[in-house]
Amino acid sequence: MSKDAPARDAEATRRRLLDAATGEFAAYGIAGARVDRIAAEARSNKAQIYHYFGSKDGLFDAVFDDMCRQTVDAVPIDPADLPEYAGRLHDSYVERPWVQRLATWYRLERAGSGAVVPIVVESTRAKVRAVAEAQEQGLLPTRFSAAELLGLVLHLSGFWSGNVPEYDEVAGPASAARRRQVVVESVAALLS
Amino acid sequence: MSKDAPARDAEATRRRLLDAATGEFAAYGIAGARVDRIAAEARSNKAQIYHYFGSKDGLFDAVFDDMCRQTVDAVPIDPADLPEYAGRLHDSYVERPWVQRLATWYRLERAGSGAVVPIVVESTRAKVRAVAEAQEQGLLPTRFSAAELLGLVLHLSGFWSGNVPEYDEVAGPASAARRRQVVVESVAALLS
DNA sequence: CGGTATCAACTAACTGACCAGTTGACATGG
DNA sequence: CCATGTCAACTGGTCAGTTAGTTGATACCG
Repeated sequence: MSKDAPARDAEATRRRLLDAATGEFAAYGIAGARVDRIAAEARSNKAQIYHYFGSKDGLFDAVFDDMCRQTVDAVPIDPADLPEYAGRLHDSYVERPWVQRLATWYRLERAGSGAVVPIVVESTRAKVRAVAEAQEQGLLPTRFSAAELLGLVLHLSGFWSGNVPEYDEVAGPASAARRRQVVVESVAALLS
Repeated sequence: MSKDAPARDAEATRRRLLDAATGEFAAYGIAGARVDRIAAEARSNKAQIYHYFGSKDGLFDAVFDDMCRQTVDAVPIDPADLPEYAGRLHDSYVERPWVQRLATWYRLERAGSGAVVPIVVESTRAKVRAVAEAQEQGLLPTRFSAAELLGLVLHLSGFWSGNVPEYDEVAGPASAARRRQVVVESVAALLS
């Protein structure tokens, strides 16, 4: 049993810190996150954070990279059925709402740093290639370039995650099924 | 000449503070913005900020409200030509990039406060009405509700303002004209 | 096997910088 | 001379990052 739950388990502590930090950064962003809250939430201690991750920024990088790894392959692309692909992406955003928030904080607070996450670049490149091949086979229209088409699909998938409260106020509540349908149908319309 | 440039002009000072704060909040968000930087940039000082706006949050509210007033009527909706409307919205985002950033910070950092900006709600309501009327006249498809359609158009208008750096890296540079065309054509496709 | 040396994991308390917000004195125009 | 606009200096609290020390598991030795 010693392997299952050692009283002092570095890997488990690291994991708890990462999970707590994910919630904190998703909620408050980099500038708004509090290192003390993360340590408390993880039932650990600030010094551990600096031991494992070096700095607050280093912790965010680790959180973001971790999230990317979990996300990148979670929803494999299906170039032959982009509407359904968008629907599944939408589902994944509903299921894991912090993903979109982290990505948005990243874009706002890390813009211009020039640093990119290689795993995301690589996976995006692969998806563009897949779309380009489908275009060559006549499965997809060529009115948009492969990169443009992929970008539009990804953007539309996040339609319901990126609205200001004022819009929700006016639009009123929509059922989960209807929201998904809007995403699927709008992508389908793009491909006409 | 006393009216043109009085040595002590409360209104002008207020304006400088508002403009400086707009840049600061757009760049760093609410938590990241520094009141001292705003005061320095406005060639004023902190006490003025607290005199005119009460608090940092009050200053953000004033900035956001000010931006909304300037934006809401800047691009009037044309329900008979939504693609071109989206194109003009896109143009306005290119011209005034801080608008999208402020809106995003607002969404992330003020979510759940329940407070909404009345002027935005009202203008959105009017736009939904305009779209609904155009649908009744058969000018627009009814596959999406008026609110959904408006939401999709607004969302697509911001396509090029909301991408993570990794996407730009993969997609490579696109000309300003092409970017606009993608927005216009994607909205046109929605209406087919 | 019992004692102990060693090291990684862990912790509480501290520090120094920074920052939102305040104060009270001074300037200037009417 | 007073209303109002302006400002430098101050304050109290907060927060990222550090330090010095404790705990517990394991390896090593007599």
